[in-house]
Amino acid sequence: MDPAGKTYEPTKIEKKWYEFWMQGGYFHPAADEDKPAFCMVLPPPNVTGALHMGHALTATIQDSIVRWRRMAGDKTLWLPGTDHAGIATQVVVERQLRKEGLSRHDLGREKFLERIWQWKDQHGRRIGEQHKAIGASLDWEREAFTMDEIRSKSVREAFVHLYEEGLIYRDYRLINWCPSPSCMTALSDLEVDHRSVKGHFWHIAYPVVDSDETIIVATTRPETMLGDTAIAVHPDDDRYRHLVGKQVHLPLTDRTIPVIADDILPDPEKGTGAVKVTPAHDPNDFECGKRHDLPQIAILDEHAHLNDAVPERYRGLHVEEARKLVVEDLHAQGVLVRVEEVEHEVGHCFRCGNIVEPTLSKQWFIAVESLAKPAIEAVEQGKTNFFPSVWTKDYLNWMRNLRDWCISRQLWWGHQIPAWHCGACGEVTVQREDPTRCAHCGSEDIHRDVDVLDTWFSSAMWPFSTLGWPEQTKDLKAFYPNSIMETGFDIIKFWVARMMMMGLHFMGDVPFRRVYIHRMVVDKNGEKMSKVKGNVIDPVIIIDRYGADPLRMTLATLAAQGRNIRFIEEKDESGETRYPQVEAFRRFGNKVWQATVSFALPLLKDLEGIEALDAQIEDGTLVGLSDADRWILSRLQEATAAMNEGFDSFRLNDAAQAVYTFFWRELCDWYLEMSKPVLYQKDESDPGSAAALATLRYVLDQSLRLLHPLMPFVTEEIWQRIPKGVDAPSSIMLARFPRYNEVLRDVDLEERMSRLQRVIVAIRNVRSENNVPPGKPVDVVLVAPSSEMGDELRRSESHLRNKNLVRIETLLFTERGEDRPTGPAGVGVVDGISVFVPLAGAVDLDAERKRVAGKLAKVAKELEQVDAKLHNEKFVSRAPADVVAKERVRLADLQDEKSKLTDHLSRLGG
RNA sequence: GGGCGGGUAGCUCAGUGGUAGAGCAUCGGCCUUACAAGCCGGGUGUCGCAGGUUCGAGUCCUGUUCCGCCCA
Repeated sequence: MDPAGKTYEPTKIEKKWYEFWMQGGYFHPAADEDKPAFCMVLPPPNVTGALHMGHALTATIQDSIVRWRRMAGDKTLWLPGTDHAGIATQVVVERQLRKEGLSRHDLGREKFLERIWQWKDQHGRRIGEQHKAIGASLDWEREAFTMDEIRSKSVREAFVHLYEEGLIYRDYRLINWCPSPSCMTALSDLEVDHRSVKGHFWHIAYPVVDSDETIIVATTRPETMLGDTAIAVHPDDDRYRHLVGKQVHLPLTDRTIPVIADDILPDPEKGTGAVKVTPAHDPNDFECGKRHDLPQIAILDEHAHLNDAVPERYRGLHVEEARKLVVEDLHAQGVLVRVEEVEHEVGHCFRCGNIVEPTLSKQWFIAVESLAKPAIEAVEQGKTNFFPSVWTKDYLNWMRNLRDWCISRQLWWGHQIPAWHCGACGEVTVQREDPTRCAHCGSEDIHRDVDVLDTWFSSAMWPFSTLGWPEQTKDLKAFYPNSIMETGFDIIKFWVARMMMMGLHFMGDVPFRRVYIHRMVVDKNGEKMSKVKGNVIDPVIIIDRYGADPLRMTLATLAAQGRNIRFIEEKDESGETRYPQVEAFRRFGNKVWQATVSFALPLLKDLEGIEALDAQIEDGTLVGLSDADRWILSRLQEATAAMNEGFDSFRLNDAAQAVYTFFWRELCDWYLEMSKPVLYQKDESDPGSAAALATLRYVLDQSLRLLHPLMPFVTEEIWQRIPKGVDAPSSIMLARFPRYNEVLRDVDLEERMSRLQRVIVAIRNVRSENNVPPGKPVDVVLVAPSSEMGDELRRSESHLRNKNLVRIETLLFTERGEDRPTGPAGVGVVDGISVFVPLAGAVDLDAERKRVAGKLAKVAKELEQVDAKLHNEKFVSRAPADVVAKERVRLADLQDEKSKLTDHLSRLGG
């Protein structure tokens, strides 16, 4: 770093501190410490992925809250980990293999898994490094992976347990099948993305057997007619009542199918009111088929090619090709009566984007009903609360309409299902230890189920598997339930809901007390960031350029409870990419740096007896405090309260705003400038000087602590440099987070100081509007409306004479209106105080008249409104007394200001 | 089709029935020895639209429009 410490260079100071924190073991709480526990587990990212802006937001929010709790004195655990991400990871490695001209089948399961582990070991560290760059205070000693030994044991235990309870079963039913070569697996309902696509409604006439009539049905998937096993009409539909029970010819085949009456599937209001029923390829048809005991004719193989159940002409065709041919043939036969263009929703695989085929298949399921019930009740009863609460409804709505969860995947990468099928008796053996023989018939002819579990099965246990479950570890006792689950809304169903079910089932208590749902990071057009769109912003690029601290502040500021965060990337004239939102906070970092390192440090370096001084400040006994000192200490209390409140209520934007405004707008803009004379004087015998130095040190120390959860690096760097008491901890992250101190709050003083500041601003305003050069002193006459107010102003004389605040030549305090300057002057009014700035010769009369007239117009308009309000009988009688009283005061103030401005204006010749 | 969120300054966003705010941008003035990544000062609004409730609505209610998301 620049030894002079002149500029703030985040990239130079950030690196070393993370290492320092790790060395100190500050992220690693002991489970048996006697303190309140605070625990959050990091929603595990995909192990071989890279962090994007959404992760950066997650890390920022979580780390800020965690650092806050840690400083507040909790036994704080933030537990990192990664997810093996079954499909995603397997697909990536298979793609690698393909480049070598190999498939996973060429390698075989064992070798293939070796390759994936290699891949994981190579790429699995990236996320950790990114988290470190962001400053995430994660306990790496407790890092978990969904497929490590402990977590594998958790998964095995959970599976066997649920199986023994009859909550896991294997059945032949309609599931979502992704036929793309990269997936070829079943998916849960959640893993299907419904996207709107342009397609057609083909209206097909099915001839009724032994009749001239036809029944017309419409479909977006005409090829599935080859698997039709009925036509359904509504029982109350008069158009078709006479046909129920009859048979129709299924075009293109030699089959006939019945017309059935079903009161759920067909909607008489829609289309023709008659629908084709394909139980093996549509979830609604499947249900209908079960109601009527219809045959299920599966017509697709696992690659989505038509199988032998269809007429020879169509066999082997891919579903898309089959559709074309079927449409052609229907047309040729004259049964295609109409084609309509429509937009309709089609299920796509959430990983590969291929069209998902609802397919009959034998898979493992979890019966969710009994698991969902307590998870619903827990939220209804407020055992777990969502923030913002709007997500409660989403959660409940989804939980109340759950279908059984298909948990088997036809992949190799994952937890292989611990079930052994017997070749002799056909029974299944499921147990905690690998069996050598069938538990039913004793045969040794058993083979393990080849499928693996849905990745989300292991994520569902994350809040307790990370703590060592099923072992009853100290961690589990200390940190379950977790305090908070913090994540994005897109993950409520994948994680939160399932964690609730598993947590309640296995631990008998909710997995976390509060669920904070943050916003989604989108680009400047409000679009979701995705690799496909190419609008992804890598947080590390921002960190390399601006530092992690400014990025964190940016994200925290935008993290309020809304829906999206627009992260702006733009190009300036020179074509350089800029991130204006982040730049604002880099400037803030510099401000903090300058105020402390460059300005305050040299003044504070000889300060002694800090512990005693701090103690005296905190209990209000320090002698020699000036109004300015007491004012900044009072303002610090409000900032402190706002930050604690902001963190506690997940309003990080409020917290960030509070510390930003306090530090820059109050501490730097006013306090430092007010204190410069006494600070520069450095007279050790002057209690005022000593008190100012002590206050400065104290306030900076406290401010850095307030800021630390949001900007950990720069605050640590600076905090290490400022003089501290001998009992100070080794890192700011161990320092006590400030608490609101009533003793230091002085609301009256704040009001007086605010008045003084507004008087000063009024003077500056007149100067600026009249183009008085900043260096040139002016004369000022302050006419107070009362002797009290006059005395108040006189007591502030030193500030009015402080050239850092405003340059004044001669200053006259008076309560007598006739003392006002006779010549041309700029004017302002503050709380009844008339502020005159005589500007002999220099005053631009026209400009000043215009300015005062403008002000007067504004005041007059406001006065009119207030007056009207107070003349409104209903307002006076119905509004709360304090509101009316406030308006009365305001009326008087405005009247006073109006008369003064009118008077001034007339003296200006206006 | 059902549900949800949003529309506030040029931009990104706060806003808790009682005087509409911040940052950025912009305009004017300053190389005032912590900071030009800065300082001082200024302007900036049919709070999407139309009704309603209320003494009083950006805020609550109804309708409507546009944008986005989720579910079927």
